[in-house]
Amino acid sequence: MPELPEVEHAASLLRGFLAGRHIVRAEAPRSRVFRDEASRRAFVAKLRGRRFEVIDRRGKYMLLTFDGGVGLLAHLGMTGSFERAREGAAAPPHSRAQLHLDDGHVIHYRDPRMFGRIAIHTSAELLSLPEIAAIGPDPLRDGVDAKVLHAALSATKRPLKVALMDGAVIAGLGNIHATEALWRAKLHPARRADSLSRTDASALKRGIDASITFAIEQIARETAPEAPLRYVNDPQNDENPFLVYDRAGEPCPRRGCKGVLESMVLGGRTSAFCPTCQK
DNA sequence: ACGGATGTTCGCGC
DNA sequence: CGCGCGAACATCCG
Repeated sequence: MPELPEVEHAASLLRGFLAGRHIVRAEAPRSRVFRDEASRRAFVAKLRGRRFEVIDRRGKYMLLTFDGGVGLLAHLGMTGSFERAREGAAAPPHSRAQLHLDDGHVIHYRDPRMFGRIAIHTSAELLSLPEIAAIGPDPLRDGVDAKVLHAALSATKRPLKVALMDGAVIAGLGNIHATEALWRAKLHPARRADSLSRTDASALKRGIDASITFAIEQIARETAPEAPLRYVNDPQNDENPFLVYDRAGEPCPRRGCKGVLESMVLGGRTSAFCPTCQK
């Protein structure tokens, strides 16, 4: 589920659920989502009775603050999501944590694979946590500066795509959007990160912005109340909304390019690319 | 039924 | 010490 656009969406959803609300009670069974048992107990103990203040996002991390100086760090991992249910309703599958609110709703943190994480801190220390402090510019929050991007990429010999997925270089890009951004920029994923020209870096900046923007618009379309019905056999309604991600073997979607998309593994992740137009 | 999946962290080797 | 790579984590889906 989550790269930057999905986390952004999840954060606004959660903001809507929590705005103006108090947490009556917090519960959570033991699970890997909490680093350890002390962390799970802190979740239960510290959130009881707290009033929600704000939710912020840094890359794929969500930072929540409550009154009394309570802060919560959440990461959705690979399969995490927040879902709202009526008080008294059966918990959805894989609910790893529950927030009982003062409006008759329960917020469930669902996460089948449990790669996600929830941790309680003080609100003051959230931004200085090592994992947050290490995060690079966020394309949505801060924008991408081509010069800064070029400098960050010039400092590593890793393959371009591996460097792009490093949150210290650019926040929030994962396998999908790194793949999409490179195709849009006509840059080969295996190329050494320190081989980019300033012009390449500018193209990459535009590729990143475009793939993030496209995904956010896509989410808006999918969640719009008036979203049109999808018809299974309509080729315009492909279930994969991305241009090249997971499309190895298909023709390159670039106008005028006769290439066929291939895939290779970089940094342990499958990468689709066009060998003809990505240099 | 087997293989792979949108993320992060840790340990190992160079 | 810094870098880079691969494995590990737990479950679902095609």
